[in-house]
Amino acid sequence: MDGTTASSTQLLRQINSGALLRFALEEQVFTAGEAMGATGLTRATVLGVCDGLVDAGWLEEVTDGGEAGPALKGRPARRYRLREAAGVVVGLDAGEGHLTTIVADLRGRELAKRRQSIDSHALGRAGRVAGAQELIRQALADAGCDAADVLLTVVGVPAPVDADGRSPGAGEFWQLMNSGFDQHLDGAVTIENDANLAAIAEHAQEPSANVATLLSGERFGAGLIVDGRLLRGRRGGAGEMRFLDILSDSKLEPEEGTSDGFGALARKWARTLVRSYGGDTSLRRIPDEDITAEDVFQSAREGDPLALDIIARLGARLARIAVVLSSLLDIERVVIAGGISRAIEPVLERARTLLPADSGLPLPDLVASTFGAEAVVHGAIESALTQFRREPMAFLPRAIRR
Amino acid sequence: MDGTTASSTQLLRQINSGALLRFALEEQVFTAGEAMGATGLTRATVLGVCDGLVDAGWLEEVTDGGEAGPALKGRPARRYRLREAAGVVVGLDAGEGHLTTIVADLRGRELAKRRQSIDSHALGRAGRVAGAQELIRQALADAGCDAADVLLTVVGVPAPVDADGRSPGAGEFWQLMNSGFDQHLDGAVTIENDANLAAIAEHAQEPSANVATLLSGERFGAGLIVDGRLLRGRRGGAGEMRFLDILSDSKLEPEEGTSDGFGALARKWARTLVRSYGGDTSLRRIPDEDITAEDVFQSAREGDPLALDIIARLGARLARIAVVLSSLLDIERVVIAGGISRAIEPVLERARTLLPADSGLPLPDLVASTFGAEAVVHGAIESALTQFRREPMAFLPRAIRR
DNA sequence: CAGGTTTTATTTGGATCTTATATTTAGGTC
DNA sequence: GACCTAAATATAAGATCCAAATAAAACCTG
Repeated sequence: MDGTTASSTQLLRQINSGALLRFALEEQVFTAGEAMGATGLTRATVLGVCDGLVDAGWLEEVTDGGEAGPALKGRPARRYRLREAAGVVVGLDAGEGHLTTIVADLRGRELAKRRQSIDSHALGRAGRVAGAQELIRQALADAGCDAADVLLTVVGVPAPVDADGRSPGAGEFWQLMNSGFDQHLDGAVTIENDANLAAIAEHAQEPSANVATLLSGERFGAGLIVDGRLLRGRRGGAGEMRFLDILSDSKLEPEEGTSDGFGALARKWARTLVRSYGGDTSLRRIPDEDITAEDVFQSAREGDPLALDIIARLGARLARIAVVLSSLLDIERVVIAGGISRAIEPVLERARTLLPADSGLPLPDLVASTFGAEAVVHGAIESALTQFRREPMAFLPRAIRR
Repeated sequence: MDGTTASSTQLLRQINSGALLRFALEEQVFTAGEAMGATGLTRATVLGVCDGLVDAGWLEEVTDGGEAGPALKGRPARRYRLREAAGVVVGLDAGEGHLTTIVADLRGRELAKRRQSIDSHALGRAGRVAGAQELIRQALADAGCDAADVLLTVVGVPAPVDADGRSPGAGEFWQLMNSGFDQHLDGAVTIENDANLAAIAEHAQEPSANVATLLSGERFGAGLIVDGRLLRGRRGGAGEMRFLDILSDSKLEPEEGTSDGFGALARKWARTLVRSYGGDTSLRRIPDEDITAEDVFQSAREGDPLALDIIARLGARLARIAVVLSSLLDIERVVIAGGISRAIEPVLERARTLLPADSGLPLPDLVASTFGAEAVVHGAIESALTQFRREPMAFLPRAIRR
């Protein structure tokens, strides 16, 4: 049962154990009979597999008479349930300016959450890793467990990430963000692009085989799910949006600022336009260099014409993105995620009016994420759970404490 | 061994049989010892599985002493090989103006090929199906086999195709092209978009996990392979290129002619521009309505300025496509397929000069397909082989003739 | 040509696992 | 308490795989 070189005879047991464990993840308590229905195996086999899973530490038998079902006749069934102490998963959003971590049990229930601001550029790679280690340690303590309980950790970083967890060597920034967490966190560690994790979170909440999730606060990144699968690209570059400015200006050279998210754009445009704008605008009361995206959205809510103009520009930009994604990838739904998602509704409304209604083909829904700033870390948890569910037997449960 | 409801104990045998059969597909003849190395099973097990496969009709034992290897000592090994008579696969390119079919053995060797022009609009759906049936019948006869030998048939149609083989109901044209072949062809039938099949063909010839294949003669379609997998989209719409004209004109309404391929564009642009063009051009010697794409490419080879201008426009269009695909999907290679691929090199050269050299990120290679007009039908064969290789035991070999 | 060597096929026994059938068990019901 | 029920157990049988021993078929050697 060492997992690495399972002889061919043990393969079947592995498969059956995995199927049963997946079933256990969906049920609170279950009997052999229920598992028979779910797995198609015989009672004898199910009980044998359950015994093995109890021995391994994945399941525990429920002994307290407790609440047996309503109409129970016959010999009472043995009941099993997932052993809560088998382990937990950890999700970490390792952003540029903050760290957020969630510890969750194997069913995805949140056990603890911690958030902390950081200055990545002052800390450097090692400092980011150390900060994450400490934050996770605290969250694990909050949840009443420790590092040995962690079966796997998923980390989201604001950089393209290839299938091996590495970022392209070109960008200094990317190397700083993808700080080498995999060597220093607990359990199996997976590094993933933050927008991709946000996409996974949205996909889990509202399953739809073709969704694009735009993580669009300060920087711009998109997580693309097509045919139910996340797109990555060889260097992890799938979901980059550089083409936007390239195409619209009818030239092929990328521009500066092309990776700015809606938040950054709102701020920059406001600071630039507030000078040349002819009419009256409440934004002028704020010193140029202090205008934030939030100011713009707030002014727009109050009907300020310049702010509304900026909203309209953002809406046009979003509409262009939506049309390209819908046309090229048959995307059905575009989700705006990240902290900005709470204020983005006016931009969505504007964009919807710009989508061509008569093109014959269905248009994508434009919606705001309900996760707020926590989309990435929730996606990390979801990604961890998905990995675990796919191959639960690839992990080892925390040994039974005596 | 009926395959449908294999009891759990038989699952392992299924798996091992499949692995062994896959191995047999790659070897001409093989011994148990070789199969042991490939599958990791014991000699006794391998021989047992081989016996089963011989009984089922997948393998046959090689008995003629023949050419045993060079230095052979010891007891001669029993040798097996794939039973050629077990079956064939059929690929069909069901285009708008022609049908092309290839019959291939399970190793992918071409046994017969037939091509025929058709008038789809005169024939209608039923006529297209009947034409395909007859053409395949002839090709099967050429190959010395009949309908009962066909394990599966893959059909490429110029329409979006969803995972169930259906095309969106909106377009009359699409319904005509996707003519309902699945009910009337032999073996298991898969319907697929033609550009997707071309992409599969290119992917098989030059494996690269991220390729876009543009099937770009009369109509425009792209097959996208990202992370080694074909993108489809819920309605099969992945790979549509409507966004091109939408974006470049800074408006969101699609235009007429936006689905034209390079061939159609060359012809249309030539017919329009030949009138307004100021200079001298050899295209003017041809009556407007008779100019073909081939005339344009021919004139360009002779240095005609108008033709060269059209080539440059096509090159710019291709460069824009390449930049978008590279940026959004991390595509590494863009292949131009279809009949036009033989003449497309000047356009590729032009496009390469337009790609931004200093964008920091790698740029996609632009290459012409080597399949010419047969990319789709070769992709159909390749797709059939891939399906077969994935789950060979899901098919039944043609019974042994007595 | 007898015997040795080498390589493989075949046989045999043991272990594991699934299935099917029969038996036992723990409760409820009349 | 007799009876019923549904589930757990026990038992037997079949299938599969592996490991080791045995047998066979070719070649090589002297």
